[in-house]
Amino acid sequence: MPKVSDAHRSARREQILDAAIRCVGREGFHRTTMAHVIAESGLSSGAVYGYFKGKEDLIKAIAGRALGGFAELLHEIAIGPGPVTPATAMRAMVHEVERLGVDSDGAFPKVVMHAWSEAARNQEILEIVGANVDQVQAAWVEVLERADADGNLRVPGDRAAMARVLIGLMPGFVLQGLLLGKVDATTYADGFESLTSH
Amino acid sequence: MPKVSDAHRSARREQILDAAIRCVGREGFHRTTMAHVIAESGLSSGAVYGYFKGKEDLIKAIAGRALGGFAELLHEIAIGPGPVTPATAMRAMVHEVERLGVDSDGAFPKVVMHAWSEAARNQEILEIVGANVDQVQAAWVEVLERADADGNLRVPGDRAAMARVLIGLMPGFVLQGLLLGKVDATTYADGFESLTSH
Amino acid sequence: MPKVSDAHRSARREQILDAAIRCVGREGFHRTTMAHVIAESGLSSGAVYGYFKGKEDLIKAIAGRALGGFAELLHEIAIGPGPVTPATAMRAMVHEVERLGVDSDGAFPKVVMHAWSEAARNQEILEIVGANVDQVQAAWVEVLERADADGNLRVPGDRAAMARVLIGLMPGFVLQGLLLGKVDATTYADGFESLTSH
Amino acid sequence: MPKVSDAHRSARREQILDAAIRCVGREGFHRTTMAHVIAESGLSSGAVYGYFKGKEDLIKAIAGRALGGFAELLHEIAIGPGPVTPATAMRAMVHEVERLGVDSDGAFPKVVMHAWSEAARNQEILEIVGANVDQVQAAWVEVLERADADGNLRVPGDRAAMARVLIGLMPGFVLQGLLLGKVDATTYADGFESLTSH
DNA sequence: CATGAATGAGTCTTCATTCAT
DNA sequence: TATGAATGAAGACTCATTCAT
Repeated sequence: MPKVSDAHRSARREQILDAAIRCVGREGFHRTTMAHVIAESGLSSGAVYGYFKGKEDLIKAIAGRALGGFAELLHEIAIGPGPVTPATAMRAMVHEVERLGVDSDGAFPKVVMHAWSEAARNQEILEIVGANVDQVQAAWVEVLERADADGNLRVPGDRAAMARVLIGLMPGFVLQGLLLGKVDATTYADGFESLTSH
Repeated sequence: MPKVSDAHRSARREQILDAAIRCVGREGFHRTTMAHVIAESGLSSGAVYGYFKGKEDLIKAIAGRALGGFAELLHEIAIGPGPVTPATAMRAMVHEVERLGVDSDGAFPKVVMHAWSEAARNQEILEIVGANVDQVQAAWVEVLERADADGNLRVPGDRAAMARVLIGLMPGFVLQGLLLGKVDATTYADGFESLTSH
Repeated sequence: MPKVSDAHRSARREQILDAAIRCVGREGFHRTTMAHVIAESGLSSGAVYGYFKGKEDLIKAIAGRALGGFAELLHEIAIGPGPVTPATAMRAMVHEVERLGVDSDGAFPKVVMHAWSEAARNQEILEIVGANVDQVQAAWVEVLERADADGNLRVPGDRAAMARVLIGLMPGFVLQGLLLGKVDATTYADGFESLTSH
Repeated sequence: MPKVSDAHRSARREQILDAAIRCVGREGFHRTTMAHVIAESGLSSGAVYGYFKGKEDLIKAIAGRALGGFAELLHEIAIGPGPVTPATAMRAMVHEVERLGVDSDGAFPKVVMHAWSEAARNQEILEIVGANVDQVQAAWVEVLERADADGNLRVPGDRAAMARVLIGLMPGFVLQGLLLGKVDATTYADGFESLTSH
């Protein structure tokens, strides 16, 4: 089947990536074998290696995909309609993350957690995670400035530092809410609102 | 009545566990091989297997040890001297965590992150992490009640939910601060104080 | 009657064979992959398989081509002008072989050596090499008879056995001279002349 | 089975090496799989990898072992009893090589040929082969000087260059005699004697 | 008890060849 | 005919665990 379109190549890549994400959601990066991904994707080993140079390459692609969601999500909130406060943004965020988790049958938050963990020992993943955190921070700064413009952020303080803390709530939510089932989006958002209420 | 004293057994276990934590800090649970741990501990494989049933058992012990630090730390803050507010407690926490990271040559936060990640695919680690999160939450509730008693928490809201959010800040700090080097304890604490200032 | 002319087919075969020889010169028969040959030839895999039944077939063609050079070379010397002695013939031979090596960017002697080695485990290559050695022997006998006729071979002895020894010098020259760089054509020829001088 | 003696380790290494040589004699370096060597040695894969770092390491050891024979052999001839001439030395050499081939069930000459071929694409083998050729050349120079001392080498000429040619006869004998069965030791020695007779 | 050599199932990856387009 | 994506059977190597000494 030669001379396939770019769309076909792209679809195949997604097919493999989706399969790999399901596998990693179940078993983590290291316990996911290429054989698992191959079986889950429905392709042959040769085919998978035609789209990804190796397991390392696949892992990087998975990490990029899983983390990409956060920054996008937050940016949409930042430029969205209605009055914005840190609390409303956080509420929207955790609900979106919760939805992503449900939609992916629980794979999404697990893959994200694995990516963060992998960053602790893999330089290339570290860079992907670091770049992502910077993007999310920038998006949070946008949100804070928008809140300020809406007249909803009368507290002083360095917006960048505040953004760091706001980013920091996401790992905690993913851990408690999505992995451990100890908290849901509404409770988390309520708790945040209480803490930051004036 | 074993031939060697309990103290001796216990010291050996610690020796192995320390070695294993250094290894896991470098390579994560899955890339750490028993051979690494054996070499790092200076013992023989037979000896290590005499103290831990297998790798799984060792991993559980490492996770328990690494996570134990958090609850202990927070509890001490909760019952400590001086006026307590969420912000002062958080400040003390992140500084203590930062110190733990430095003291362990960076291993501590990495091992913690690996434990959280492992919880996503390993039921037994999930239980350890879950129990730990519950303990930390209880400690945060203690802190909140202490703050209330000190007259420093005039906001209403469910203390348990607030505690969930406060726990949630730790994974974010570990990720950004200790793994990525994107924030330090003081900045993080300042950001938190700004967000929660009245 | 094929759709493309025989000349075209033949040119394509040569194109592939040349590419394959460059590859084998670099990596040997077994480390040369069909993908290497395909890339080096500038054709598609389907095309290459249209001209050669498979790798085995290609290897046989390469071996035949590389070894063919020797017999041709020696025959030309045997029927050439001027007085012929074993020493002059040998001198001409090693110089010609040296030139072939340089012209092929070093590929020729390496491919020859790989063919000899392959003969040790591949019956079909063994037959090709055996036939080639017989041809070269015959050519050396021609040379010896010519030398005798020229009055330059006053030693007695079985010409066939002498030819076997003379053939035997070629592998040694290829090994030392062209692969290892330990001897050049002139030195080798001088050494031979010294050994056989009367 | 811990704490084994050096002799045991050494014996195990030889056991593996012997097995590997038989395999390489049959299939060459590249078609010999580690599984073949493992099966032939009667050990487990883990055991084999405990004695050799990998296939590359094993190949180097095989090459060293197979080639080592030549230099030793020739040196013994050089310092041996009785009158020495290039022809007697050559006769002794080819007979010894023939015997080695028979004793190893034909593996020895094949392995040697594979080592020479491998030198064309493998830098490390090239160095082993190069060092070996230098040793053999030195031994041939010894032989020539001994012959001179015995009054059996009245021809002038650079001894080193002559030695290069004499080394050069070995690859040819191995190829024709042992691989192709086209010549035996006596015929080859006779041919050499005729060529160099005065 | 301690040792560390040995085991062997399990991983990642390659590559000759085919065949739908 | 020509193309090159897809196949899948090997192959090299690792590593948790055991057990003879």
